[in-house]
Amino acid sequence: MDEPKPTPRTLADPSATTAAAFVTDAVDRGALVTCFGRCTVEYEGRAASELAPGDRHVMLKPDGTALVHTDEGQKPVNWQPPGCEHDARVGDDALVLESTRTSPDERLVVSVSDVALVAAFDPTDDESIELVGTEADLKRRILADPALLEPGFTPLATERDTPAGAVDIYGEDDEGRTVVVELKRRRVGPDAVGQLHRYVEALERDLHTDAELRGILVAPSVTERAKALLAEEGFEFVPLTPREE
Amino acid sequence: MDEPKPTPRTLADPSATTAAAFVTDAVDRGALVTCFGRCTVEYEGRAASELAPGDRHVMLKPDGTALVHTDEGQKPVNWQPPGCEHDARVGDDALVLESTRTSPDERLVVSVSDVALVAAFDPTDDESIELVGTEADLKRRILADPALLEPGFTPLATERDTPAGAVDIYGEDDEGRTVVVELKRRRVGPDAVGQLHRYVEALERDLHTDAELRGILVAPSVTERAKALLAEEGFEFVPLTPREE
DNA sequence: GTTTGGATATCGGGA
DNA sequence: TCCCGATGTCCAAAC
Repeated sequence: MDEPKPTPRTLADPSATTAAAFVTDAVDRGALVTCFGRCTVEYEGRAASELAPGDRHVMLKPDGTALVHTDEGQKPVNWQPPGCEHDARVGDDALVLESTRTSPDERLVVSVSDVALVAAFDPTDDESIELVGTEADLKRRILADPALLEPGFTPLATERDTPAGAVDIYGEDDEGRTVVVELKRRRVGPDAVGQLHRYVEALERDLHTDAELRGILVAPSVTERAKALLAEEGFEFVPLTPREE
Repeated sequence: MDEPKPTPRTLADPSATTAAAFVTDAVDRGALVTCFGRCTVEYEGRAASELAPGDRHVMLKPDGTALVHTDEGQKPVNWQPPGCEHDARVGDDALVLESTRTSPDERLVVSVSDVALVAAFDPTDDESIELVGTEADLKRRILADPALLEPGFTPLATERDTPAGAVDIYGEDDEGRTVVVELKRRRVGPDAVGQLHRYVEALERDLHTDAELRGILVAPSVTERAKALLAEEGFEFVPLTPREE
């Protein structure tokens, strides 16, 4: 036998009844279901929303995820996170797709008045993605070559805990002064300076030290406002990217 | 004539050559294209990633968005934001879907070795979504009834600009003291306290005032760590949700 | 379970 | 365009 192939099943322009039976069966089988057609969408939960009729693409995943996509944008216009229960039925001459969950109580209802296509797939995907260029990579770069931060820098700990949260890298400069390092994989704004500020303050209290700690922000670049805040707080900036140039 | 219906076209188990021609034509027409099958995915841009063969669902939108979904999770495993150019071709006996953009330079390549189904839709969707329960709703609640914050509170401005960013609500209490209000639509952690801290500091400098400003965080609830930080900084907390209970 | 902070975050508004 | 903060953020790791 050949290597197993995904087995799609599709229905074009089905009636609401036919489509509901098809989707119910597919969801029960643990298939990934897609549906395209004219529909309205209601959501009620952490927030609430309504969407007037339009052509959209609906995806129901076997893990309980529901996604409603329009022809624009990267984010679904409505969705439901993993862990929901999917249900398909006929209501008011339309195919009604409902995904619900508890804690928090949330409900997504898609009412498809004109079903253009429904399709069901049985996907198998055991592979996991390998991603590089993250903040973890930036940390590894510095730990592998601490001089990238500055000559004489010695890392003492990573993820050192403080009352304000964990410090990315904690170490010492060549004169024995304590250094708090905050890492960001991309250009930083004022929020990152606030974060560094919290850590330095917390660590100064934690260490009962009179000596002032050095705070260093490491990122590819920094906005003007963040640069001004850094200067005000007496912090430093070291330009560095997560990946070797 | 009937009201226009979405016009799907599909191909089940096509050859790579047939599928490439189909997708090229559909993309040129401005259609929304989906493809399900066994594929590998490469991404290179802000970060970089590789994904070994598995069954996935690919969506190409007419606005240049590309999404690759597995059977799990709400987020696509790989994607490309709006504004990309889609291209379909045959390479190495596979259907190759490539979405690229510049500034930043990014490239997503999906190589589908077994195409189970390709489908094309011509969606029309002029409707926009109505969402309630946002931070803007929380602001409207307080401005409509300032006593919700505290008796005697008088809002003076919203989005008041400071060197550290815009303050959500800026006002005065019943004793004439300046009040800085930061709003959050949901339970808040330490980051929100840091944000409030930045605004209060910036405004104190901006106003050249000796009097201490009051900082108030408004949210449905607050974490323990954030509560401790609030106390340390001398800030206050007012529990309030974006929607009436 | 909650909390915390990263993310190829995405998205919209404003300058 | 960049900058900035909200998001039904999502998500995983730590606790």
